[in-house]
Amino acid sequence: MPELPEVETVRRGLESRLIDATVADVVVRDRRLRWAVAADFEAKLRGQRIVAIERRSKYLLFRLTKGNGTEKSTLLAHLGMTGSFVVHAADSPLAIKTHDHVDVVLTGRRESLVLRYNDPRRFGSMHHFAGLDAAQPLLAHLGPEPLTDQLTGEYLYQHTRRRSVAIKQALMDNTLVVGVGNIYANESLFRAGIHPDRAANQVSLARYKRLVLEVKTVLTEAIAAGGSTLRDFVNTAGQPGYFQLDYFVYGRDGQPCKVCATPLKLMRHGGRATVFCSSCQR
DNA sequence: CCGACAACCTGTGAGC
DNA sequence: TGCTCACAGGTTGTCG
Repeated sequence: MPELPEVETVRRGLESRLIDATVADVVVRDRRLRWAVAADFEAKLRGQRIVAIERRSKYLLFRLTKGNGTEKSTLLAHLGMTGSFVVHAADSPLAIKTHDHVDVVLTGRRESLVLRYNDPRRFGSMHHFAGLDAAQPLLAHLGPEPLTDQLTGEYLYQHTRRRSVAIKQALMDNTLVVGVGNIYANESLFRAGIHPDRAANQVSLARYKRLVLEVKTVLTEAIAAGGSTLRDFVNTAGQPGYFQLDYFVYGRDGQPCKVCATPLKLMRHGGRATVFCSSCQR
C-alpha cells in the first residue's frame, strides 16, 4: 500500500487524533509480522502516553512517555506493502476483520479510541524500544529524507560514482535515499526524462539535479493529494484516498505516452515493474 | 564494497 | 464457476 506520501498521510491522520492519548491496553491477535511482535510488547506499551508521531523513511515513530515524562521510548511501526492503521471510537461496534492483527486501546482526552492495525501480507512490523534511538538497527542505515535539503543533485551524483546499477534501482535503494518506492521512482524518472535502465554512474550532475527536483515535486504533490489511491490504501479514518494521482507511466504499459503518444514500454528491475517512454526518456 | 536474487505473505485479476 | 498463474505499494538477508 504505502509509499512515503501514503505513510505521511497516515502520520498526519494519527497525529490529529492520538496526541496525548494514553495506552490503556494492547491486544495482539497475530504476532507473526515481518518480525515477530516481541513477547513483552503489550506490557511495555501499557501506560505510555503518545507525545508525538514522527516519520522516518516509511517508518512511523510514536514517541512515548510514562510517568513524569522523563522516561522516553518509541513505538516503531512499518506498514510493509499492505498494512493500515485505522482509528475507531472504542464504543462504536468494532467487528474484528480478517488480518486485524493489533489493537492499541487508548484513553483520549474526550473519548476512548482503538488504533487498529490490519495487514494481510504481514510485511509490516512493530517494535518498542527505549529512548529515541537513531541507532536502532532498522533506522541506522537509512539515507537522507527526500523532502529535506539533504537530498540534492550533488549528493546523488557523488554517491553513485561507483554504482553501475540502473538508476531506477539506485533511486529505490534506501541507503542512498529513502522514501522513493516503485510508483514514484517510475514517475520521477519519466518527469526527469531519464531512461530507467541507464547506469547510475552514467547520469550527469545536471540530470541528477533535475531528477531531485522531480522527486521532490511528485512526492509533494502526492502528499497534498492525501496519498494516492492504489488498491487498498485507506487513511486513518478508514476511507480510501479520494484522489487518484494522475500517473504518467505507472501501470500504463502499452498505453500511449501522455506527452508524445509513443506506446509505453515495460521492463523489470529486481522483479519490480518499470514503465517508461523510450522516446521521452534517454 | 557492489550487485543479483530469493524470501517473507495473502489477495486479486486475467486467462483458460 | 473454478482452477492456475502472475503480480502487487517493501525490505532484509545471503551469496558470489
